[in-house]
Amino acid sequence: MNTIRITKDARPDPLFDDCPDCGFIAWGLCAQLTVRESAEFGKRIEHRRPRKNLEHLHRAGAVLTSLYIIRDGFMKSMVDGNNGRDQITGFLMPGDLIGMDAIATGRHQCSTIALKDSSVCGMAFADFEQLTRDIPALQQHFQQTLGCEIARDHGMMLLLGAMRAEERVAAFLLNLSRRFAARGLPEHHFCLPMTRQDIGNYLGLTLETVSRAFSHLADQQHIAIHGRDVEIRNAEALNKVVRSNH
Amino acid sequence: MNTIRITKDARPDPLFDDCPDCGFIAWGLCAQLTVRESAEFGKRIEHRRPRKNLEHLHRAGAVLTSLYIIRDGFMKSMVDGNNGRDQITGFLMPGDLIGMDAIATGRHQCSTIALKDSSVCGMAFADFEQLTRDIPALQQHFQQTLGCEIARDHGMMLLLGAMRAEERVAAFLLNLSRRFAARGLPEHHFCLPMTRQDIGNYLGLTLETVSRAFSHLADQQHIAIHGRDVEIRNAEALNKVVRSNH
DNA sequence: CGAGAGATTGACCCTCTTCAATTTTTGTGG
DNA sequence: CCACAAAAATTGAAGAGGGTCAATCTCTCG
Repeated sequence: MNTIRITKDARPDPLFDDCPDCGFIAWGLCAQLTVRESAEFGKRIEHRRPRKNLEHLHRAGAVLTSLYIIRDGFMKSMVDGNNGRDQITGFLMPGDLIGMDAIATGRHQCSTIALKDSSVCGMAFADFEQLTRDIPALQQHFQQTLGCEIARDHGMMLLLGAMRAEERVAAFLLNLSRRFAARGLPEHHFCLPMTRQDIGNYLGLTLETVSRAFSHLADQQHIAIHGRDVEIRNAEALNKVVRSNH
Repeated sequence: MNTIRITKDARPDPLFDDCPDCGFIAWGLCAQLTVRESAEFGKRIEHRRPRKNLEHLHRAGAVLTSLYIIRDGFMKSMVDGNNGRDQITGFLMPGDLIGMDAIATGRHQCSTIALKDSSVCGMAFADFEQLTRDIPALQQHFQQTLGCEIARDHGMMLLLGAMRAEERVAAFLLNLSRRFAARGLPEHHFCLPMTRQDIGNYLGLTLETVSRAFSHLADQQHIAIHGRDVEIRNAEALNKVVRSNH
């Protein structure tokens, strides 16, 4: 789930002078590097690569050249079901590491696309690999990040395999909310950066079903929605929707 | 997908004298270790731990103590949806690494249960971690294995999110077939070690739907099924079922 | 050989999809 | 800044895919 807390207060590190809110530096800090290691790591980061809305960060099948962490913005990753069918595998927000789908083969399994104008920081994968070999703490943190992705995917399999439409939508909103909270952003009132179509694709539903689920949750006063603005009015009730069968 | 080819011919390594078909040794060989490293790795393996049918290898929530690789038998891993609902996240066969769900937190997210009498080889996670720090090739191979799991999970999300019942069942059979083939086992005629209920849970379907899908695929002569014996009569046709929408 | 779990098949029903019409929002150029 | 077109979202009605319930059959395995 790659939840990395980035708050302005908790960032006395001079490394951030270069690029405030840099997710890569924050990620490195999580790895508990020494000052020396941290400097070595920081040197290799390529900061502030901007991406326009709808621009590809990478395409499925492409060789893995760099790992990225979103600095600002929002993206989606999708696998291609080689018959026009595709499946969004995740929505990515600031602090999330991008590129783990390519570790297995060296080629990306997913395409990753910006859902609005965004910026990312990156590191050449060759550099990254060398650093993980040289710095055990970094290696361990990277393995942990991969492990988090595996755990997240298993949760997603539970959602897709065992939940009803409204439960999926409620779980989706709560998940977004928690991730916003972990970044110090408002957790009860936020803007959905993706279309209903995207949400539906991600949750294994049609866009109409997503829309109806939103409307129904709003009828029950659990949320309020106006277009892409969401307010979570009763998180506990949403939790109940997720947990109680039918 | 952890496909590790283990054939009797391709195993001149004296390491195997101790435990023929040991998946851990095979996994270590894939990592391209030096003779010295390989010996160090081999020393830490705990061979041939038997598991009775339905016995837990580990339970969700338990602390990660060892990683395991199935030597012989078949298992299933399942996450618990804390309201009686659960979701099988994978079926595991000889050569598959078990325990990656716990890398993130140090505690297992899944329970893993033997589907028939099985045996596994294991390694204490503390030993394993130390070895990955000392042996870069092992570290890289482990990261690759984690990456494979992520790629597999994304494929599963595509299946659960975008495929119809019969497509899922066809994809399931083809996947099993390929994995058997990768192990040098018959790929067109094998036995399903799990119940229809398990298959349905894994694929996000009911057991009745799985049964009907099998019957329908058999009607079309794509497969033959008698209970748990499956014969794949026309793999190409099955592929078409998976790929062509509806 | 018998009991109980597992599998198959049928009938009905419900959730979600599909199709369609309308409204709202977004984005672009005059 | 407004106007217009295009995209996105909402809502309704009808239909289908798959779930649910139930009866029967078939395998294990003790």
